[in-house]
Amino acid sequence: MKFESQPSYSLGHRTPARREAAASEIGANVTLVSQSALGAINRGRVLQALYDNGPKSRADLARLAGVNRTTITGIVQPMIEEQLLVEGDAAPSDVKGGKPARPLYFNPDAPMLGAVLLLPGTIQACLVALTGEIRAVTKAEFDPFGDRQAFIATLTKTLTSTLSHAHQAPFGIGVASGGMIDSDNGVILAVNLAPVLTGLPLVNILQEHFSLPVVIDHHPRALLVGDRWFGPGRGQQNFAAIYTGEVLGGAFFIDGKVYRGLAGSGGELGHTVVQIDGEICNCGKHGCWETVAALPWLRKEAARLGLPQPGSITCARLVKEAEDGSKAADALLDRYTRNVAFGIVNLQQTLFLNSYVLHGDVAGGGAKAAERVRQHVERLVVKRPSQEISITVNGIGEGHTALRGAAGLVLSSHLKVVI
Amino acid sequence: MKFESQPSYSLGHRTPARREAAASEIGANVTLVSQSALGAINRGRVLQALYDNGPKSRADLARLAGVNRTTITGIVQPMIEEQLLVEGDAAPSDVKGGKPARPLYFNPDAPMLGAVLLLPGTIQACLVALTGEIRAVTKAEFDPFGDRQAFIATLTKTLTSTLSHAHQAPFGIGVASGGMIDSDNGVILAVNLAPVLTGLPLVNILQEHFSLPVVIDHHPRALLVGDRWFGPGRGQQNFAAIYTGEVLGGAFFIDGKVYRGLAGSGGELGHTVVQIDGEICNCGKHGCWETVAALPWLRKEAARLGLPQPGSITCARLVKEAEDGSKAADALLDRYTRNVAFGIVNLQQTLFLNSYVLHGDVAGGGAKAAERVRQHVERLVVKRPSQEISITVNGIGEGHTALRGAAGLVLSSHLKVVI
DNA sequence: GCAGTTAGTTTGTACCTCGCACAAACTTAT
DNA sequence: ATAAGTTTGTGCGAGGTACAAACTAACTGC
Repeated sequence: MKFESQPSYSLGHRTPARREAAASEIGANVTLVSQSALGAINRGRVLQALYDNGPKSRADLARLAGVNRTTITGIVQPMIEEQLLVEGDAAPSDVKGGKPARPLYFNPDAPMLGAVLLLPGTIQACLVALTGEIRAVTKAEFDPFGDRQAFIATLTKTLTSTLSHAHQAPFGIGVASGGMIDSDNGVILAVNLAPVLTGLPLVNILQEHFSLPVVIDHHPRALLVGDRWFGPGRGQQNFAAIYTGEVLGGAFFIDGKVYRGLAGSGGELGHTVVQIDGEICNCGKHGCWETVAALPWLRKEAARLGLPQPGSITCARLVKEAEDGSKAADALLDRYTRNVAFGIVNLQQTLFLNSYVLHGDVAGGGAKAAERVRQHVERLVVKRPSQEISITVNGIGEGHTALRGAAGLVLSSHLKVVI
Repeated sequence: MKFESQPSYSLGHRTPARREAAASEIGANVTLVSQSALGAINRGRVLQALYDNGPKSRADLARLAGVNRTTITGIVQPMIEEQLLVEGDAAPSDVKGGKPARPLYFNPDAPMLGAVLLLPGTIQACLVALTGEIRAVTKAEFDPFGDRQAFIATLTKTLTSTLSHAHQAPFGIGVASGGMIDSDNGVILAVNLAPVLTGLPLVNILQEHFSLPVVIDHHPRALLVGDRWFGPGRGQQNFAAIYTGEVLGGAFFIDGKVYRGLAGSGGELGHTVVQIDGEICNCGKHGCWETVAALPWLRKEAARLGLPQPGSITCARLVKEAEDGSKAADALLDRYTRNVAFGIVNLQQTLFLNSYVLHGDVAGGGAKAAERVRQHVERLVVKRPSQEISITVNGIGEGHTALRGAAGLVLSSHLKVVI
């Protein structure tokens, strides 16, 4: 399946950044900002403001950004003509009177975004509208230890089926995957639990097959973007997404942008050391955070303490059993959330993001579990004056956040807010 | 002492950013970039390129930044007229011939920067030229537990003496201080070892006294800026400065800018946990990195192992004794550098900066100590393909790096590369 | 019906980068 | 010595962007 007609107005990404290429060829570490880049930046920021604040009138946007109303008109008008944005019904005017404002927001019928969530054994694909709406979810399974060609066939088939629901060519495809990802080169470096994915140049494969822009990033980063887009991180400039489950991971939103180290590294929190010479970890080192705050630890402890069905213990069950009066469950929940807290404490001492969104197993324990974690963090951190630490769970639901985040990856790679 | 004539060309900071103020008043989280801001940004980047690469011709700068030569001329000409930059002698032309290039660099006679280093009990002040040269160093002492007015008098007297060596009004004064600093509001929040400084609104005091722009930040951040300016971090886009000594701290240069959390927080690495329920720390928590990698730990272990003069043990001495054949010193050095490595490992797993500059006690151990730390880090980190970790010491010398960094703080607060 | 208020647009201006053309200065080949 | 080729640095006009002032549109309240 090939999409022919690329929308001429690809989300503020008008001209390919040939200057960047030229500059990077000679290894320049400095790039000046050109006028046209300035336009793209400001277009991106206006869209960002719309995501952060919901539908807003031109005048509101101007006030929000501290710029002239005419500037906003200039930025917004072409996007309305391209049918990326739409004017809503006139809002009732203020108490003081005046011409009623016409709120602007994303056109639900604008091209959508393709999203793929790749976890060991399962594929999920869907379309995401610019309004955040999720459509045409398709699921499939694959053998994590199987044949590479078979996997690629399954993936393209699933994605083709999903994309066929779109009326027009999507802006691009975003992929979120477990494991270690090189997002710069679009390659899956390694997934311990799904060797078939190891070394897969997925971006090239999908780009060729669908003739669409494709971006890939690792799972926690997709969760982060999903949180930022329509979740608890909405409008925030600094926060982290933390994933707990069979493994631990994290991703950071720093000063208004997603943190990505070289080749898309960063956030491999599972293997930070919290116990020098502690238990051995999957990675071969000792005392990683993952050895005391992931599900394998929880199962082992549940078994040791004689809790019922330790093999299928989760934070959610632990919260429930503790509420039902089990002292043992309560005690274990306390130790579990404390161990989870240590990783967050170390992150807090390092970056002081002050805001953390939990995903995965601990998030399954809901607000109760999050509050326990928060209390441990508060106790364990060196507080600065008037500093509030917020720890929340994303109520939207794991899969949807990751898929939306995968879609958001495409957006953020196009609205280069970074300069 | 009051300086009257502010240079009209304050390092690319032409107009006060009144828009930012307007936008922040209504709590906007989005700011559009204006034309004049763009000019300031690009001016800043050209200066940055000069710092990173040394004297360069207009044509070289244009190539480095990937822009037109005429653009560089437009940026650079006013700065030459303001005598901020000077044209050097014509360089011999290339093998292929052509008009010889005229390298540009900072005018040694341009206004300088005032710098202050404030550590418990001691004050150091100096002038720093835009070329990095340090002049008119003045030192003084103060009673860490003494009277606040007395301290302020000593500080202003010292600084006045230093500043009197300048021919013209400096661009501003940068202060680096130990302890916890609120750099947004210019207040020293707390210094455990010097209570007289606690709660001191130093920026206001100095600004009023000298009528100059004043910035303050904590010690590791000054080291970072010093490293970046003329040290091992020169030209780098991502690295961290790590300070070890009586306490531990760090600061990060991320994606080409100094990382500062809310109110100048961030980098309080000493109190990240590396040993859950480990030894108790000064901060009241258990198992902080500081409990196993700072000088108190080293002294305690040296005493326990019966090393000579454990009370004055340092990394430098340990390296020397190990070289002289002491097995005990060698073993302790290995444990010490390993413990130091754990903090760096955790930082590496979190941000993947790949490059670390050591300061303080471990830096006193020179390249040998750094190499030991590097080997431990290599062993303890989960490596990504083709990832090199560099750990260096700054050979320029502690005090000078911090002073130069303090001066650099003024520069970087004026060449707002951040958008 | 009119004053007051707010939203959005039109018009002209200022600023910035870019591409082109050109003079200046130097090397190499004849 | 002269000509050709190369590189540096500078005017000049074009194109794009944000801004300010002035205007129209639409609504409220008296």
